[in-house]
Amino acid sequence: MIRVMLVDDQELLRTGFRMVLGAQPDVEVVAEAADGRAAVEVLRGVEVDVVLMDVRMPVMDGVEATRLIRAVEGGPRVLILTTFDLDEYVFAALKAGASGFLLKDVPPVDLVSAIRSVHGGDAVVAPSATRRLLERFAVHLPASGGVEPGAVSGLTAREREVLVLVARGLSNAEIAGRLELAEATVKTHLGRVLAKLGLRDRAQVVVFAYEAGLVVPHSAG
Amino acid sequence: MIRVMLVDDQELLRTGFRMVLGAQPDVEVVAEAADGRAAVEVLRGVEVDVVLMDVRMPVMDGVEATRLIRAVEGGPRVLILTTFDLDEYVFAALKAGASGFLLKDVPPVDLVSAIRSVHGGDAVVAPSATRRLLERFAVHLPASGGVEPGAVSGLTAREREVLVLVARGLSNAEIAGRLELAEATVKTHLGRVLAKLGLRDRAQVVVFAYEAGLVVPHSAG
DNA sequence: GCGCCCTTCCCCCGAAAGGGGGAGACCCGC
DNA sequence: GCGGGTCTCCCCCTTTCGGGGGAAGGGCGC
Repeated sequence: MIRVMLVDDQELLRTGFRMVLGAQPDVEVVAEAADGRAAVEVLRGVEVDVVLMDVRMPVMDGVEATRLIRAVEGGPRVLILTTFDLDEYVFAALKAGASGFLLKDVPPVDLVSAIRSVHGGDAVVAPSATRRLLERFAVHLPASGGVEPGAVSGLTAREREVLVLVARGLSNAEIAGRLELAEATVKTHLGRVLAKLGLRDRAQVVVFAYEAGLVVPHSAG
Repeated sequence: MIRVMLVDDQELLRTGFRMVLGAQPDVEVVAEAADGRAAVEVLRGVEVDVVLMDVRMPVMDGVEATRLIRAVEGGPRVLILTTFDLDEYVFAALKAGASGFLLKDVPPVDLVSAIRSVHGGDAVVAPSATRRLLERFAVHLPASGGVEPGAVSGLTAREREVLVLVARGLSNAEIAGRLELAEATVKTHLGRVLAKLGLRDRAQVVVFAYEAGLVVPHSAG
C-alpha cells in the first residue's frame, strides 16, 4: 500500500486526485495540505511514502517545502505537479530534491504508474517536458555554443578530446578504452596538451578545464 | 510511416531490432549501418525520421555521429541505445543532440512507443535511469551557504585543507611546503580523502572539488 | 588511566604518470 | 614529389602517486 499525501491550494484539484487515487487498490491518500508549511507540519505526525506537491502555493511554495521534506532522512519522496510546462519553478524543485514532475492534466493511468515508480525509487518526468529537460541539460557544454579557439589555443581536435576526458577524472587507460586507442597514444596527446598549455600534470589539466569553461560543474548552469 | 535507421556494430542486435520493428504497422527500417561514419554516409542518400544509435562503435562512436547528424538542419532525430546504464558516454550523446536513450534490453512495446515519441518531437529516457539523470542534473547546489564542515561527509579539517590544495593543482611536495608538513604526511591525508570520498586519484579529487562547489571557477587563484 | 581519533612521519612496494626520442601512416598544400 | 602537420604506436627512462604497513605524540571523553 502506497501512502500518498496531496499538497495543493486548490481544493477542487485535491478532490479530483483523491478520487482517482482512491480507486486504486495499492494507493491510499493518507494526508492533505493546502500549502507548503502546512504540509511540513502534517508530515511530522503522519507516515507518508509519496507527496504530490504543487509548485505555486501561498505561505510556502512547493520548492521550499520539498527542500524541507527531503532534508529529513528517510522522509517521503516528492513528485511535483505543475499546471504549466517546465519552468524555473520546476527546475528549482528538482534541485531541491523532487523525484520528478508531472503536468496536472496527466491521465489518471499515468499518474498512478508515476506514483508507483517514485515509490520504487525511480524518477519520472512529464513526457512532454522530457525534451526540454534534456535540452536544458545539454546547455552545459563548452561556454555557450562552440569551442572558442582562443581558449584552447593551438590544441588539435584529438588533444581537446583527451583533455576533456582527463578533466572528467579518467585515467590514461580508461581514455584509451573509450577512444579505442593505445594507452601510449593517449600519453602522447596528453603530453602535448601539458606542453602547449604549460601545465604539469593531469590534476592541473582538470583545474584548467574547469577554469576555462571546457567543463562545467553540473550544479551550476 | 516512421522511417527508422539502425546503427550498431552488432549484426545480431540489428537483426533483432529489425524483426521487432518490422512487425509494426507504422514503422519501417529503411537503413542500417555498423558504425558512426557509415551511418553519416548513408544518411546523405536516405530519408530517415529516427536513428537508433549505439554508443560504442568502432571507427566513429555514437556520440560523434550524433553530433554530425544533428548538425544538419531538418535531419533525423537520434535515439541512443546503450547496453549498460547511464554513463559518461550517454551524457555526451545527450549533449551532442540525442533525443534520449534506452537500454538495449528495452521491451519491444516500449521501444516502439519510444520511437513514436521521438518522432513526435518528444524525448525519452530509460525509466531506470531517469532518477540518476535528475540527480546528475539537480544534485549539489553550490553550497550557497558557505562550506559547512559536514558537507564533505567525514573529512577532518586537515583533510579538507589538503583536498582544496589538491584541487588547485598543487603536487604533494608543494602542499607539504605550503602547510609546512612532510610530504609523507600530505600523502597520508590525501590517501584518507581518496578512501573516504571513494575517489581514485588527485585528478578525480579536483573534479569532486569543483562539482561539490568546494572550489569555484574564476575565483581560483 | 584507557581508548579513540587526529595528526605527524617513516618504511617499502607496484602502478601510473610524465618526458625523451623515434617511426610509420595519412592528408593537405606547395 | 616534398614538407608540414596530425594521428598513431613503440621504446626507454625517472618521478610521482597511491596503498600497505607501522609508530609516536596530543587531545578528548569516559
